[in-house]
Amino acid sequence: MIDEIDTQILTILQSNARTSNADIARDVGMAPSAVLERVRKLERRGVITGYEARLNPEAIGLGLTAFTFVKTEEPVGATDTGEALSAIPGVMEVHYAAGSAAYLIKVRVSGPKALADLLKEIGRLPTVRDTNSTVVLQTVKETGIMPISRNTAEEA
Amino acid sequence: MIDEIDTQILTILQSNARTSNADIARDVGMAPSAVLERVRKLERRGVITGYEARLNPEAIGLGLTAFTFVKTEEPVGATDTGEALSAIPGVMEVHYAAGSAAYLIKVRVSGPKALADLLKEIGRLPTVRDTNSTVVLQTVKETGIMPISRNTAEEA
DNA sequence: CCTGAAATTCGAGGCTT
DNA sequence: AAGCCTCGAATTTCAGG
Repeated sequence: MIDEIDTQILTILQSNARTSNADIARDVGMAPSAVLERVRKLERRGVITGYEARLNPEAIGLGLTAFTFVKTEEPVGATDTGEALSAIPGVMEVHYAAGSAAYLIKVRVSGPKALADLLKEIGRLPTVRDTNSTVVLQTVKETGIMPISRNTAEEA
Repeated sequence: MIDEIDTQILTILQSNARTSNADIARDVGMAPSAVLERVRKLERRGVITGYEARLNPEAIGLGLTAFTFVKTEEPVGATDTGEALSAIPGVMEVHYAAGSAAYLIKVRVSGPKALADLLKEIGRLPTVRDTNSTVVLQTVKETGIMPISRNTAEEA
């Protein structure tokens, strides 16, 4: 169960994972150690799965983002292709999609040349039939911060 | 410029944004304060754009992920539709896509009913012509952690 | 969930290049 | 000037109540 205070803590940590316990404690009206205890519990329960520093992709030479549908001919339930795609550097997300028996992947690369190389690499996977890419021209919003609505959350 | 030590620091902070400076210092062979100084500089230069706690979407009642192409009929260069989409709760990413004058958005909702509601809301935007959604059945990989290759990085 | 002690943070100031 | 180090007060975090 996620109560009102957990919700506040999660909201704060989503927008700044390095917020001090003292600051959180002030906002929620508790002692810092109690906040820490709740955070640890949320981690153990798998509600918080990690803390990531978010980087500016362009600053590290990854100026091109693309989404690619990868159509496969593997038996349903097989995950080999998904694992193989996940292992390729620059592949940020791999989702198995309803509908067209395909994976939808999000990739970040340095530019068009690198994207071509990556697509060629994917095309060499034995189970891959073809790919269909959408190149991103401009990213308006990109966040991992999720809206938290208390009532929809898990039961014990 | 991002040197070898910055690369190490960024790699560590990407996989765990709450790693203590003392721990990082041990790994890179420097004093904690020097690590802190480098981190602050990376923040000021915009290489590190933030720190996010990553949550398990299912734990907060967001069990359904989908990607939706939103076809618009707004003039090129306009960003109104993108802003409107960004403001909708559950919309995590909004990218303007090459090719079909469309936005590609990533959404998280509680289930099919919520997705239908969200698509209806999008359909009501005056500039939106139609939408085309791909529902995610299974997510194999989902990370914001980017591979860092020193040589491709920015110059001064 | 709160008190108290050990570890850590992060500023100021000094040293080396 | 730039970068790293040492030191010390404030904070984090762990143990115990």
